[in-house]
Amino acid sequence: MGTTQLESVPEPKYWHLKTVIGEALDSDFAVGEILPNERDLAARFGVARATLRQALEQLELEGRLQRRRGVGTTVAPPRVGVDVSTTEHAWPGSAQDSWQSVDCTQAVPPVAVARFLDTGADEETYVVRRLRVSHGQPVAAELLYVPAASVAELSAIDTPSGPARARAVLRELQRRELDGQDRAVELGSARADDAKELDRLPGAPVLMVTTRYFSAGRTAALSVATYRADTCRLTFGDSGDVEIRHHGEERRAS
Amino acid sequence: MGTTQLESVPEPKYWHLKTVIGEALDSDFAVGEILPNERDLAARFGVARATLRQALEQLELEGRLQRRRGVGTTVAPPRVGVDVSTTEHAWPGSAQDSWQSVDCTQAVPPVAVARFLDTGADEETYVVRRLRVSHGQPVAAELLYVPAASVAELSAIDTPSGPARARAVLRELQRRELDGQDRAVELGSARADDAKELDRLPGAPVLMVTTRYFSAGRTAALSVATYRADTCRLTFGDSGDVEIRHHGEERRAS
DNA sequence: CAGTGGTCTAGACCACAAG
DNA sequence: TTGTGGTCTAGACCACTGA
Repeated sequence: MGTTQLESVPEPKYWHLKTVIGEALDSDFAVGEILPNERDLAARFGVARATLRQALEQLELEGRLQRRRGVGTTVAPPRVGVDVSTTEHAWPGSAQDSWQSVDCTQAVPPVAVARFLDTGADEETYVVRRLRVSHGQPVAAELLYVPAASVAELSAIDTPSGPARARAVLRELQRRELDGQDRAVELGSARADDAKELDRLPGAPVLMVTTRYFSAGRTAALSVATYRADTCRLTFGDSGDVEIRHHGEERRAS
Repeated sequence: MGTTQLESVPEPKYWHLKTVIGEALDSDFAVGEILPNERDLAARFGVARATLRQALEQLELEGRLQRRRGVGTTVAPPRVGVDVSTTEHAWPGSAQDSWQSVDCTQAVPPVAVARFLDTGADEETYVVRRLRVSHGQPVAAELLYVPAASVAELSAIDTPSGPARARAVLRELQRRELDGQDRAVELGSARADDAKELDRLPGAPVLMVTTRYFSAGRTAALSVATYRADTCRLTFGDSGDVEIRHHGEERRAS
């Protein structure tokens, strides 16, 4: 026989599927439109449902699809740019920073957190819970760890619990001098409580932004914020308002 | 009957598995150690292999495991901090920025890229291919789009092809005044060629860092860099050298 | 070669949302 | 109640690595 072997390294079916569906999204579907259900799609492409789902998962990871149990799969809007620039040198909670305080408790932080704060291993800190909303949708959930030493003037007795207490802690923090901050971004999966706040399933991919706030030679606070990776694009600088269209050009309803 | 229903909302098996294995990693395994193979693990936990794999995928996403076909599953080292701070206001390729130029071609960029460059839709640009290595491992692959107008003095005739040409383009770029830059981070999946450079499978999760370089009121260059999401933690500021241990404390060999 | 992870199938049942 | 996506099973074969 001839040795004309065109595809010696066949690409996986789900990878090819992802490409085909991705192109179809660009040409045949409008944002918000509902796709056929997974069983139909699998039958249409002649693959098992699990294989079809592998392709959809990739597209969801890239922010092109949105899947909701009991509802269906829809075409996702472009990712929203969320400004996380560190240039402004401000404490959390300053000047309407688009976060809303939800709660405030006292607890001993995880060891990974305690390592950054100059506290003892079993020392309690304030834990402020905040939520960030953008365009009406929750995009991030944050845990802000504040050692008692950073808000020494705060009296636990006269501050009520809940959001008011959170605001009191932030207000006290803002009275200090902010020497600098420090930011890191990495991929993670949503903890159960974060997932609930973000209207996602536990384990959903998130971008974890860790920020250290320095004051008087110490780490005065540490923020761990989890952003929805499917809907968010983190921006550093002034590009937050620029429209980015990643996949193809125009779209039309079918 | 009594209404004592302890677990009305049972968590998924793979989620529970992930927790159990994650704790075992902290207590019973050392970095680099090889786990039992998937079939053994699945049997040991009494679940199907697919379910076990779902748990391992999550742990790999969080950077705690590394899986290699034909080899096995190993405990991953802590993520390496990679500095991507934008404060230094420098062109790409300046002052040993830990990137190495691989190649340089000319091609019409994707529409999503062309939109940022002030070029025509079908206009060719230089496309510089670079690779970033850290601790001996490739951590990022970059495509740098440079419109011909940004390196006007460059003559295509007297520049050789390959890495030398890439360096020539960068050198020419650095002669211009850099007005500012602009950075965004989002989740993506690795294209086939990027995956190959990063020693990953196509579709692997990556952190996509898009940088715009401004000069003379225009976008003089646009960089799209894909960082391995499993092994990298992007840092903005001076925290790149700080050890971050996210999961548990000490570890011991078993 | 044997052993590993990667892909794929054809089912089943469950949790959830909406009519 | 119906239909959706989410979970799970018990197999099979393939691609790759290293001895």
